[in-house]
Amino acid sequence: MATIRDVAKESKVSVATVSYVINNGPRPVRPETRQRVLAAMSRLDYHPNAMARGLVRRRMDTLGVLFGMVESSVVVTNPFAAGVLQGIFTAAAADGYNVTLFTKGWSDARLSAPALRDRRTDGIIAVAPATDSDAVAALAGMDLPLVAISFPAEPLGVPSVDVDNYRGARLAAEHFLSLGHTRIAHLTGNHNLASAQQRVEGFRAALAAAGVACPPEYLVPGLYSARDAHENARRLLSLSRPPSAIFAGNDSIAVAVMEVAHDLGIAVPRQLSVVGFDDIPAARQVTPPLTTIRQPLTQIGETATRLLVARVEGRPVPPTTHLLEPELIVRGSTAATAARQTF
Amino acid sequence: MATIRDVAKESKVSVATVSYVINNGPRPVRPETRQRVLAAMSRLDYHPNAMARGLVRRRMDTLGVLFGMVESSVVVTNPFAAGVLQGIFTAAAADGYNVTLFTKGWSDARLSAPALRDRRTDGIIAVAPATDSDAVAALAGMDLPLVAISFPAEPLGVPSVDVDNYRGARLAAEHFLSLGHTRIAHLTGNHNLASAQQRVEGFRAALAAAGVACPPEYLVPGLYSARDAHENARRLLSLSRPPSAIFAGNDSIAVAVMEVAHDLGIAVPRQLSVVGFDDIPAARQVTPPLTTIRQPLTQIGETATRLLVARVEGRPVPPTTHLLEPELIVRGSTAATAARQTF
DNA sequence: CTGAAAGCGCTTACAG
DNA sequence: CTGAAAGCGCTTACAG
Repeated sequence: MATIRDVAKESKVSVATVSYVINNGPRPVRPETRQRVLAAMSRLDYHPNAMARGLVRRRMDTLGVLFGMVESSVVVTNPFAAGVLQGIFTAAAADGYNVTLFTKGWSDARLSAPALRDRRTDGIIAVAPATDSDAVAALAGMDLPLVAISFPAEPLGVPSVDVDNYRGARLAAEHFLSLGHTRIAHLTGNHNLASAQQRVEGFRAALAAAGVACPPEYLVPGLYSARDAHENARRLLSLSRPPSAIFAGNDSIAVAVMEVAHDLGIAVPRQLSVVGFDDIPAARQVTPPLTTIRQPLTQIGETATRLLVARVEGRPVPPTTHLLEPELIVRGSTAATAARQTF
Repeated sequence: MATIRDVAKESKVSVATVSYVINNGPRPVRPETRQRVLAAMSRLDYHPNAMARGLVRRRMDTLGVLFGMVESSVVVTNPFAAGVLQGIFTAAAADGYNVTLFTKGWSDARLSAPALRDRRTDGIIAVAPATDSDAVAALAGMDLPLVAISFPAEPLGVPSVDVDNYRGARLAAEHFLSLGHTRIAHLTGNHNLASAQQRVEGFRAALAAAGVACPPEYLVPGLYSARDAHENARRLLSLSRPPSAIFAGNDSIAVAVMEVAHDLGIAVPRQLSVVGFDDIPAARQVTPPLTTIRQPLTQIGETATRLLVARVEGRPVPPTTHLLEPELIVRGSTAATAARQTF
């Protein structure tokens, strides 16, 4: 492979001059000289080495993504990660950055930090780290541009982006309330994810504000994956006094609930109302179509990327939390309790 | 930031020795010396610079992914890319590689090649490049490990991985045939994607082998996205002699077909049988659940990654095409033609 | 078991 | 407008 030195020799100029034509500046180059260099470059099939360049520039024009998800088998296929990653991809493309997916996963600061701060990326987006992980705290202590998604990073001096989970949960609960429901349950997501915690809080706050009780058996701890949701849903719906409405931690859980309801001969929405969270593509394809809280996943990814790029490029970025608005999408899986008496 | 030189000074050894403890060899280091160096490293909060390392090692332990999809807004959210990327991610993680997503997209060799061969990645996986793109041909001409997914790269001396699209299409057509259908249409995917071309061929071959005619209006050119599928499906089903069975180029198209059928009051599968391709999660959630040809997306990504890693690590990799088996998944969207007379 | 030094391929002051 | 040279932070022969 030809190097800049070969090109310099071939075109009879200094390597400095070659460098300045490669980078189109900052120093002016005489047109004829430029042409001669360009010709030599293509003649030698020369391509600059990004490592050498990065070493001196201290920039790789690359953004790193660290996924917080435990299960590596669905880091990119789960709808949340895919949507966020899409947003990161789009925004990074717009700003001329590539994106590197860290495959290692965070274990602890001593083991994981070195690979993340080795300058191969100009900054890092941490996607939904667990609240009991020290990833963001450790990374924040380093001189590395960092933005968190769906993690309370403000106390650590790190900017972050998320949907307003608290508000989204309230929206869901208030929708049930407005339909006359009072036996409202919540199947939560992973207890060590900020989004799940905030949805629980919003849910409880809405019920409390309405003076509606939430017995412990109606608040079912679970995971965001559909897998264990089936079992939880089955137990919940088999209660002697089952709920008439279920707020699922996300759409995958909601779909699982609807499947279990179907198995149990419980009609949705006639006998059971269900609300999900996310508005994944499947939400509108299930029967009945799922009422859900939409969150702007790609926009979250885009916003985080823009913040990170700003920091990388030296623009000031305050360590604030950017909360995007959730939206209640009413479809067919919810109905007024009155309907039950009607039939 | 501390450099290897600082650590050497601090621990009173040469930089060579520091390097050998960082890399655990290949030269032996006296235990006490090692301890001293390790201590200095943590005292100075030293972390090796990947650029400097990559510059001399000519390795970045990173795999590059180049997406062939035209629409950058769904490069990662479309089920095909997401599944493949998941496989790449998993396999790369297993082999200790990170993965870099090239955001730029291929335009032409002169413009695009430099960014891809600048040594920031040790090799590249080209995911479903268009058949009318010179990406693989150009990349193949460079001294860069390369593997293609869903692209006929063998003639270019490049290994590739794909599902057996031809066979998958035959499976679909033969399923219809076995159910007694003779008016069978095909809504194709993008004409400049190998998968779509091969599915058309397999489809035609199966009909021809059965002596079933395929009039031109039953072979509808389209795109893999659901967007234009609606219009195509509507036109197809409004034909004076509409098909009784439709093989959709992929599941997104199939779902669109079912939606149009529903709008038109055509019962699936009683009046119209539908088969998709991919077996995306939504396939089992639509009503009726979709009969489809499953392709092992993550396995395709994994296989491609293993081939690439082998080449990167110097193991010989013949430029063969690896065809994975498709599988017919029979669900509720297909039925025997006889059923139509029965009701 | 260890050091001194060359070199990876660039960018960018410094000097003209 | 251009060159000669230092330096980015590592790895790895070469020499002991």
